[in-house]
Amino acid sequence: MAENTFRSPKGVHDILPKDHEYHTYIKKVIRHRARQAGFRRITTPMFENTRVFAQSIGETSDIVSKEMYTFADKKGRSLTLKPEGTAGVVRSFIQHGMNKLPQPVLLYYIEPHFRYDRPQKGRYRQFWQFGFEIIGESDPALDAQIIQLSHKVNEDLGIDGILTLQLNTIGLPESRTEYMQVLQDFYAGKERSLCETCLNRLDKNPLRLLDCKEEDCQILAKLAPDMRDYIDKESLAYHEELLSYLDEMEIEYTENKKIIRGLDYYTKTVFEFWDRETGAQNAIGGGGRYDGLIEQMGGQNTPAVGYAAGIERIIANMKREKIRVPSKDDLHVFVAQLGKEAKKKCLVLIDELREEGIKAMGALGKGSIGVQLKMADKFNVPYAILIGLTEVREKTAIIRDMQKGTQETLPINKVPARLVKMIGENNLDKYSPGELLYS
RNA sequence: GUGAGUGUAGCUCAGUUGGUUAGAGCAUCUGGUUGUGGUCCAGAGGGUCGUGGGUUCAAAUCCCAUCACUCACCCCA
Repeated sequence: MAENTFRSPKGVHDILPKDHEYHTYIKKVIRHRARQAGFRRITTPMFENTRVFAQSIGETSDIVSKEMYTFADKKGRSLTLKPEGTAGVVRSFIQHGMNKLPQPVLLYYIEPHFRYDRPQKGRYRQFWQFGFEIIGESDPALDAQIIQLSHKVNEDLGIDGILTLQLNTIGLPESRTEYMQVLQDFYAGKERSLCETCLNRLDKNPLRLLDCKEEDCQILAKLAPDMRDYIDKESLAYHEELLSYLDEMEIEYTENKKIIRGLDYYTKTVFEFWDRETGAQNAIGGGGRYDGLIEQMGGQNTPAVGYAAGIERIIANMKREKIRVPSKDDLHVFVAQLGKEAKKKCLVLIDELREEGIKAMGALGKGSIGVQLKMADKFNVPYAILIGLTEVREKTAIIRDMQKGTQETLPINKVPARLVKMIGENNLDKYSPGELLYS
């Protein structure tokens, strides 16, 4: 690529038509499952005041401390491209007084998100994420429902079999604070055995030390006091209840005490879906309960639970498992014509075909029948329509079966109905705008 | 942010110890065939070898820098 040509910026990519088949399909599954469960779609702005994220996700989190696209607008306001979905949804919940709606409020979103991170497979600076949030009620059954819904989506997309559900409880913030103190006390005097990053983390986020991959740190982590011994009784009971619901629904899970999540707002339940083979490196989604967040952001004390997953990662997994999605983009028919009069007839005919839900394309430029049929072949259509001088004169058209190579001539006004029959009602791309309601 | 690997046509890749005008397959376009596609045949277009600099009589090839991609760490979607 020469110097004077443009390339997309580092870490972002075009979604080309082929990949859109995946995106379209996945979004369809999400919308379908969300609607079935009573969720309603919400779209929050692509950027928020920086404080929305800084306050909710936590100043010391990786996201806020080094991965945000933050910029000043012309009036010097600090704005940030959204790095995750929950903070914006919560801001919107508070701003629009959704606590006055019947509780709980069930919301879902499908949107691009932005993080300044070193690109890798399944890790981009702009990525599509979808999420579900249940706000306004606290009950293990709701956590179970969020997990069930996520699980259902994975199932529909054919990747459920390659994922494991990793589950943990991190308790209420107070008990976590106590445990963090216990951890700091435990590590006091052992600093020499810790790696550099852990030394930095010890002060602000000691929970992370348990997760470190360095050998020496791991040895220490194994000796460290168990978080479960310090978690409040209420959270432990809550967790047990959740487990019993998951058992009832026959959803498999792995209890993983190392799951603590990188966002500060979680309480009690946290979970991630991991790739069975590559583990945490390839988490396709995760979530948990965030009972304190709404109040912390200036709303009333409101419990909530949510889940979010990355669409590009799901696609990567689907491709690895050789899962394909049906293409809705394939054309049904190609209309070839010869001569100016035929072209007129074709323009009208193509419109009629499309009204019937037949995906039709014509070579309305010049070209011999041969060239046009070649195009029809390239576009891989099952049928072609041929209209030449003779057909115009006789008010007919030829329908050609591209696979068999057979043809039939029939009156041009009978063509749409005939094609509908050949293609099959179920395969049509019907669009019915006649659904508008007027009051 | 740290470490490693890779950059040659739209795609997949050859290109020897540095040596004339940088190649192949696929794809694209044209013609053989101005009323019938797929196969076949003939031909064409498309590259300042990622970019910039250096070494050399001579660089796709060696050196340095830079950018991008990939992988690992980190973290997560």
